[in-house]
Order: sequence, then structure tokens, then C-alpha cells
Amino acid sequence: MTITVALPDGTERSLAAGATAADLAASIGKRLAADAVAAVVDGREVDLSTPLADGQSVAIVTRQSPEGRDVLRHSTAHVLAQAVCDLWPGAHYAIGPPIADGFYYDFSLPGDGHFSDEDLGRIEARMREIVAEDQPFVREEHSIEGGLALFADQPYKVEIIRGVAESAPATESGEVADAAEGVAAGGVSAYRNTAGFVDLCRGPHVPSTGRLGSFKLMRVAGAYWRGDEKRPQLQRIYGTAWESDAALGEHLHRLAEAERRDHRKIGAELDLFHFPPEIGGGLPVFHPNGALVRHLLESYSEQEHLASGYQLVWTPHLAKSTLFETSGHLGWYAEAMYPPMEMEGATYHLKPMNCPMHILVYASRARSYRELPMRLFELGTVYRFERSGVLHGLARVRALTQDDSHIFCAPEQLRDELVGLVSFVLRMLGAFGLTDFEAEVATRPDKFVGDEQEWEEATSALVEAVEAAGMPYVMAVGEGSFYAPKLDIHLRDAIGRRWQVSTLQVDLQLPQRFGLEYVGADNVRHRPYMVHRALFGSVERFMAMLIEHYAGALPVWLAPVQARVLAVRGDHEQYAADVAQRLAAGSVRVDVGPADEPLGARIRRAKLDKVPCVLVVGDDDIAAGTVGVNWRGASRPERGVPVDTLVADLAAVIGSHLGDGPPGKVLG
RNA sequence: GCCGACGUGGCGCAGCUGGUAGCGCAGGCGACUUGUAAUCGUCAGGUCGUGGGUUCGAGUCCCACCGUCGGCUCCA
Repeated sequence: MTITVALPDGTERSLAAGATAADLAASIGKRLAADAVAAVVDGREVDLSTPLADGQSVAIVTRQSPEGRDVLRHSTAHVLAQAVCDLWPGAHYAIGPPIADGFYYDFSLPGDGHFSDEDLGRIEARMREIVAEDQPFVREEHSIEGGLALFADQPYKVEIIRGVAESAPATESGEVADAAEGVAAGGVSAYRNTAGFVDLCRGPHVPSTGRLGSFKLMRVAGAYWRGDEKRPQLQRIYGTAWESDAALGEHLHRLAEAERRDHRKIGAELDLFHFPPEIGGGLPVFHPNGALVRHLLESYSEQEHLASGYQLVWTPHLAKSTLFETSGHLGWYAEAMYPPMEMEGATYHLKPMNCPMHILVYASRARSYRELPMRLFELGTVYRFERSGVLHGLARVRALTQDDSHIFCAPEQLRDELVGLVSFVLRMLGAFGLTDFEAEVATRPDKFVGDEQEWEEATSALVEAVEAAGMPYVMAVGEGSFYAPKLDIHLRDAIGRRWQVSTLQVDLQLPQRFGLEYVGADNVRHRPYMVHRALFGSVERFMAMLIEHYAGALPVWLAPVQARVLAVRGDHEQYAADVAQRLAAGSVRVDVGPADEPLGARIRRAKLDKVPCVLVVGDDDIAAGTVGVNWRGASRPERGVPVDTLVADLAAVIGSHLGDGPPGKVLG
């Protein structure tokens, strides 16, 4: 008696009746059997111990696949919960899912206890004991009532079971599950280890704890039950888990690399900016080098906008509260705005957005359809009272400068305008060496204002724009802001992290709130459409991203110091100054240092300062009118380069916005 | 705002179970005159985040506050 199952590669395999997924893996190969952590049978993830039936299609899930890693992480989370329950009898465990790069588990400890960092070591030690014991994960099926009885002393589990039982009364499908927690309409599933630890769970899990091991507990954190700050705060433990120690090591190495690139650290090292406590949290000051980088970003942005049909405007930083009542900001975001200031009987607020001001520019006189689309642009600094816990260097501040534009257009111009905008975004960001984008179209949220039909139209216009640009995108259902759908553009940096930068929003509300109009060709008044958009997002955040993307080694056109001239000996200093003078005349930002230390030490300092082009001049150069050129990223310096050639190379690389080195000698 | 951790000269750190602060880098000065990632010497610099408390005595212990970091929530 045999059964036949279909494999992903299209072949079939015969097995003895009663064979499990693990048997199948073993029959295919030793390596596969060792790497197997779960299986997919007819599209459903199951344990390896699942018996197979004739005619099923089966795929083995290996530990190094994305799905396999999730299984490992999920199983490791169970072991974490088991260890915590061993060490804190009476602890309640809530949920413990796999996440990107790892897992977490949420607990509440008896007596309102908290985990401290020292506890991680004890917990991890207990986890390693559980792994060493190689306890099997055994699946159990229970009725809803049985599940409630089983977890009678676990209030969070009871809440999960009740929640599903109530919201999805016994239907045929049984597929309505709660957050992968093992509750379906018909019953609950759980996994038990020999030690008596049992957890509500959909599975699948690895066959036994011995399959785990390449994990590390990372940190403790507070986390609200069900993500709701009105509910109790639980104690969360984060961990990371991988298929091998090597993969774990690589992950830890990536974390170290991210730390090395931290813009807050580099910002201090390169003397770019800091956050004086005397000024207040989230309020940066830019030092000369940082302000120079800002200036370069901003002036480039203004120049590109002017060349692309935008008009510059300038608006003040505060306004009467009545303006923000009209715009609706006080209604929706009052708690995130700075509190009111009373002056001469009126109430003023710092502006949290530029749009109301730009609208007043539009509304300053009657507008004709001939003026549309009207694109107003401002590097506008806005103030938002971000909660203290969310501040994060330049990436999240309380005073930020948006490269903000508001475009007023006729409804029939919207599509073309959006398509043009997306290509403008790509061109602008491309100038910074950024090319790896992904868009997200955020649709109507539960809480919204306006007409559903208009929401649909605006949303589809955004989708058309992103499709026309050929940019990959995903839909973010319900993630739009209350007044508008939006198109967010994310990019991936040099180490694969996602940053949200540009955002385009089709505003359905403000033109109406402010009663905006234009006179059409038909001599009738119409309401314009309005698009909000920022390309950098905020100048501060964009700088943070650039610094981390480039690990401080900004592209030559953005480097505060583009070239440094070093004299080999004191009596070469005059020639060094002459060379610097010639570079400066060619609009290169150059400095020159004294020969007060061995050359190697001065080279090292220039490299640490991330100077893209280090120039060394000595006897040979004075004789020949040349320089020694040490480009950042080059494997070796080049001797005897004529100064004119160098000036031309620098001008070319600066003009091209390339990263390191002159065109034709691409370095990195 | 909530949970946890951390605050020692500009930066990075040491300072054990309490006995009146130390190192490296950076900085000043002097010497060295250097051909591609750290020359040597010397000097100066800290009321140990702030305010209370315990103690004969607090950088070390306790409390409060401020700030930073990691998360949660939030992000127009």
C-alpha cells in the first residue's frame, strides 16, 4: 500500500501509507531532512510530523528559506515563553510572533514585575537548557471550551480565544484565525513540550527544541497589549534567530554596521550638527560643515524647482489659530502642535504645516484656469510637538524643514500632474545617487472626511502615476491620512534599510475648506484640486538618510571639504597653497594643512574627515607642476597628475554628482 | 507620554562589595621636516547630568527631576 505525492519541481514520489512530511524529506535526501523545519501541504503550512495522503502536493520548508526562518523564530519564541514561565512562575504570556530578523514575546509578570537587562542572560541560559533537552513540540487540537479550560489561568490567551469565538461564530471555513495564534472558528490548536509548557498556536513548529540554537535575546521593551496605549503595557523581549550560527553572526555584523553608520555618531565626528540641551530636545543646531551640506541640498532643490515650473514663495512660522481652525489642523492634530501663544488678544500657533499659508497665496486674488497648474514651492520650516520618546537624531525632530510644494490644478490636469511629479521625484533623488525605490499607495482610512467617490478617483490617479513611472508599488490599505490618499516613496539605502522620503497627497478637503476657486474657460467658477508633495520629506531627515547611506562619505558635490592639499615638507607649503588657490578658482572647496606631522598621520586624518580628494605635493611636483592624487575609494594614489587635469577631473565629478573619483576612473 | 537601560574632562571609556577621580583620542606648547591611514615629549582640562537623602565619609547606596539610548504608541 503506497501513496503518491507531487513535489514542487513537478515530479511525483511514492511513499508508504502513513508516511509523514518528515519521511518524505528523508526519502529525498539527508541534507534536506536535516534542513527541514516544516512542510507545505496543498498550500497549508504544517508540521513535519503530519501524515501525508495520496494525491497531495507537498513542499518541504527548509530552515534557511524565509518561511523556514519564520518557523525557527516562532519556535524560538515558544522556548522563550517557556523559559520565562520557568523563571517567573505565574507569568502570563500574550503573543510571540516571528518578525523581520527575529521574534518577540510579550509577558506580564506576577506582581507587576519588569524585566531588566540582566534578566536576559538568565532567560537565555534557561532557553539553552530547553534546547539541549531536545523537547518535542506536540500539536494538540481542542474545542473552544477545551481551549478556554486549558488556558484558564492565562488571561491573554483567554481573551484571544474569546475574541475569535465571538467574532466568528462556528462557520464551515474555520479559517478565520487570530493573528496566527491558533484559534479558528471551530476550535483551537496548541503546542505542548514535555516539560508541561503549552502555548496556543497555529504552528507549524520545528519537531523539537533541539533544532533551535542560533538565537540571541536582544533587548527588553514595553509594549501595549494589542498595540493599544489605553490597554495594559506588557513586557516584551526581542530576540533574533537564524538557521545557523554563521547567519546569526552575519546579522549581528549588519547591526554593528548600522551602528557604525548612525548619523548621530557621524554627525558628531564630522562636526555637522548637535542638539544642545539648552535649546531643547529635537531641536538641532547645524555647525558650519552641516549647514554647508544643508545649503547645498537646499539650493540644489530650489534650482531644480525653478527649472521645473515651480514658483518660490515664503511664509512666516506662526499664524493665528483661526487659520489652523479653518485648515482643520487644530481639530485633528492639536495635541501634536505647540500650545497657543496669546498676543494682543489673538491666539497664535507655530505652523505645523505650510499648506494653509500656501493656500492664502493662491487665494490672494482671483485665479484663471490659464494660471493652472500653479506650483508653489517653499523650504518651509514647521514645528511639531513630537512626543519625547519618538525623537531620533535628525530623523525625527521638532523643527523640520519641508521641501514643500502645493500644486493647484484643474481636475482634468491631475493625472498628468501626478505623472510629471513622480518623474521629477526620481530625477531629484537620482542626483543623490539614490536609485532603489518602492512606492506605497495609502488608501482611505476608517476615519476620513469627504466623498468616497472622490477618494476613489484620487487614489486611482496616484496608482496611474506610479504605474506610468514604472516604479514598483504596494497598496497600503487604510493607511492614508484622514483628508487624502497618498503616494509615499521609500528608498533602500546601501545596507538595505527602507527610508520613507517623498510623499504625494491629493487633497480633497483644503480647497473646499478655504473656498478656493478659479475661473474656467467657460467663465464659470470651479474648485481646483490640490496636491501636497515633499521630495526630501524633510531636509533634516534626508540628511540623516544620506549620512547613513554614505556612512558619512558624502558624494563629492556634497562634501563640505572636497579636496585637501598636504605638503610633504614645510618648504613645500607655498606650492601647496598655490595648488589650493588654483582649485578654489575652479570652485572646489579646498583646504590646506601645515606639515606639522608625518604625512601618514595627515593622510589618515583627511581620510577620517571623509575628504574625497587628498592631494600630496613634494619636490617632484614642484619640479613638474603636478600633484599626487589620493581619491577616496581608490586602491592606490596616483602620482604626477598635472594640476589642470586635476581641476578638470574635480569639476567633472562635482558636476556629475558622482560618488567618488573622476568619471572614467569610477571608484565607488 | 509609557517600559527598560544609561548619564564620569570636547569624544570614547576605567573606577571591585562606599574611603576625597584615572586612561586613550582630541586640544595648547616644544622638538621632529616627513611621498600616501597614528613621530616623540610636555602641559592643561572634570563641583562624576541636576536637586535632595542615608553615612564619619557618596562617582559608587536611596528618592525625585532632566537628558540620552532601545522599544511601544504616534508621525498631518
